[in-house]
Amino acid sequence: MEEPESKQTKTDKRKAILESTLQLISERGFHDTPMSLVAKESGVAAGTIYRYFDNKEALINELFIELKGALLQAAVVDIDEQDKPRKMLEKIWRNIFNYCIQNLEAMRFIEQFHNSPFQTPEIQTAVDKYYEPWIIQFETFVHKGIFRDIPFEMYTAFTYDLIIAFAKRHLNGTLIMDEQNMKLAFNASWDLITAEGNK
Amino acid sequence: MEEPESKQTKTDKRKAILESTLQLISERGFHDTPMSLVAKESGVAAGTIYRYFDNKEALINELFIELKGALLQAAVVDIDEQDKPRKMLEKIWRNIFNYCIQNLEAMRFIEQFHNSPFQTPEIQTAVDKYYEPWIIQFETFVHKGIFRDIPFEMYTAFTYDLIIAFAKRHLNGTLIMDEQNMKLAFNASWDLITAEGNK
Amino acid sequence: MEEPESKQTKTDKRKAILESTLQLISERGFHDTPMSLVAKESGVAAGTIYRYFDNKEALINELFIELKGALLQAAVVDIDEQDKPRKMLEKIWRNIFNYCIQNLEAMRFIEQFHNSPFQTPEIQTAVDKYYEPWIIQFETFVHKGIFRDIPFEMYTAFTYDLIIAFAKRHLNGTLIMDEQNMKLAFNASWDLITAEGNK
Amino acid sequence: MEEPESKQTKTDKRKAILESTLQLISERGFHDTPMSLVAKESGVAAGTIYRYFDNKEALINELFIELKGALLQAAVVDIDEQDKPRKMLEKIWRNIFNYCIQNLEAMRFIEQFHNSPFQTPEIQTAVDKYYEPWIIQFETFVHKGIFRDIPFEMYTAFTYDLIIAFAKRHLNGTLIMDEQNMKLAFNASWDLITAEGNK
DNA sequence: TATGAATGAGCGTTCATTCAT
DNA sequence: GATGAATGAACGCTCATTCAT
Repeated sequence: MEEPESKQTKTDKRKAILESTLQLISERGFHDTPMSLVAKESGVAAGTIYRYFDNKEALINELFIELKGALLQAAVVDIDEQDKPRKMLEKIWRNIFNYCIQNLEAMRFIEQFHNSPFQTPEIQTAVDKYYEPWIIQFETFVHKGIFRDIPFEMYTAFTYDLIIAFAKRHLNGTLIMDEQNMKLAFNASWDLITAEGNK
Repeated sequence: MEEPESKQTKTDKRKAILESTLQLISERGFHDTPMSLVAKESGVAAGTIYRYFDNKEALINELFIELKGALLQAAVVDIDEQDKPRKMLEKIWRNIFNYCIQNLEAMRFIEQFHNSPFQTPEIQTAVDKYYEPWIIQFETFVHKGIFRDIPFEMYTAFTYDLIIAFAKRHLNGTLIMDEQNMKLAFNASWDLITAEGNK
Repeated sequence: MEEPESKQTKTDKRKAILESTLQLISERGFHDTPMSLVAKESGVAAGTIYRYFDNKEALINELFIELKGALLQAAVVDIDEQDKPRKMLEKIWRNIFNYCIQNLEAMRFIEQFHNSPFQTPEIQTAVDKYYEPWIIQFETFVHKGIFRDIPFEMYTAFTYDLIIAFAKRHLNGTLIMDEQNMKLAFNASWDLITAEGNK
Repeated sequence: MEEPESKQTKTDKRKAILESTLQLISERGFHDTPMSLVAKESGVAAGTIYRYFDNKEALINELFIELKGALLQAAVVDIDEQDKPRKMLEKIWRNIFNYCIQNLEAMRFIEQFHNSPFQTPEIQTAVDKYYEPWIIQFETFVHKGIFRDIPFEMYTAFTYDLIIAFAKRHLNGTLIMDEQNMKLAFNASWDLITAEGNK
């Protein structure tokens, strides 16, 4: 009944641009990904990109923020808050891992971005927003004595950074993450943040 | 006692170029670091760079290989093979960590490179060479029952990747690595690779 | 009656680039004709040239092929196939000669190109196409006993090469091609390829 | 017994430079023949070239003048002034032709130079010197009624330019100059400048 | 809105030439 | 004389961005 043609179109183009940018940058890097190529791959004119994004930097930044958000959202898919903490965390752990290997372009882009001097305070702020519920959750668990009382950033190092480390190895073939290794890797995270058994 | 001036000069220029490249790229990224700026910062003419490096890509690759080598060499400084494994590993752990925070430009460059599509099989091969003694050492420890029998790549995830994760947090100020946190972080690595107490 | 403006513009720019290239190269040589100068003289931006030509070499090659085609087309203007062979050939002879002295830039460019190592098999093939009707015509005349039975390449030496030789001399002022000399020169070609009177 | 070491060396280097320049330019063109390559091929340092030649242009100009002189000198090798005009001219004709096909690099260079805007009045003057004896000889023959009374430049078109035309065709394989074709070609020149039998 | 031709600053690189040794 | 490292202007070319349509 509605006639959101133009809106639809607009959204579609924006999406197409972001997708092409993701694919191109993840494969070729920030350098070596000209806007003209983005235009070509997304099936829009070069000038059209500038209707949706102020400039190349803004395009990359927005893409990063969207991807980071998607990753963190994927992390909590199918989480049952009633589950036991260990089961819940394992689900999250596997969600992130699986998202990475199923969206390797996204992971590559995120990591490339993360390790580039693109980072600005504004972006950091935007990304920090995504982490707020995580922090709350984390603090609750600490409070309940389930997690060790360590800084949140240490927690992310023991979880997120390790997951990424394993995902990268799995993707470049240097470490096959079969079920056994998955368990081993998750246990590592779990042990580190719960410190079962060690002081 | 006289000076091999010409050789000295040659070496100096090469070194100056590499140092400027490191500083510029770590601060501005591969993109946004024109050769003209490298020339200016290293105090040589634009054309001079090309006497020492085939092209920009070669310059970056050579820099990466040198830095990666320096990092791994720094890791084993002042290691006493007679020490107990835990002490030895802690020394290595701290060596790498300290190298990172004292050479943050090098760390940034290495990480930027690592997460870029620059990587080629040739470079991988060159870097793998550096790891050979590490692999041997690791396997010896596994043999002696000191380290768990896990893949080498899992071992590097539990050590190198975690160290880098902590160094990054320390440098961007989100996690201050005081002595307490250092101990905590190293213990994490140690526990993971030795699995004292758990299965 | 309206204007196909965009197409017109496109054509105009391409033409302007080709014309400037012709003028500049004929006066300054392949070396000493930077693309920036071509851009300036044709009134387009440097980058615009590359919308029409892949690179400098392609620009020069395309220009050569166009000019060679124009020369050979000019050769047969106002030819009446009913005319006697001698009259027809004389018309062609004068057409080429006149084209050369009226388009000295084209002639200079063609000769410069011809004597450079630019030549590639592809270009040769393209140019050979132009000559096909000439070969047929030539063979017909040989068949009819009007032309001597000599190789086609000998025929072109006796005609084309001699015409160029005279045009060059005329243009640099060492030999004024007045009507008398024109007749003399044409007779030379005619005699050589018909061999009237001599064995 | 003399000890002209330095002089000898000097001469040798100059010669080596000229020879490399000839070879390189004939194969690669004026463009695409950097001085550094000339230096490398002649086995001297880049700076050394500038002891013998003011700059690149001077090197090319001097080379042209030497080569043109060598060609015209080769033309009169083994000429017997007592011979009949026809025999004498045929010898000259074949001398030039043979020189071209035995020194195709020289011919290519000369032709490349000739058709480039390198030509300057100074060079023209230098080359004209070489032609003086030819002009005198030509005029003598005209006077004696052996040659037609045509301008000297027409004579060179009928001889030199035709010889070059045939040499080029022979070298690029489009016209094999066997003895029959040689005779045919020389007869052409001879007929044109003597006009035996016609008009 | 969308286009894509056009722009031109700026890139990576070359190369004729210089000059300290 | 001879060297060749060093220079830096200038090259061919790219590409982020604009704007007339």
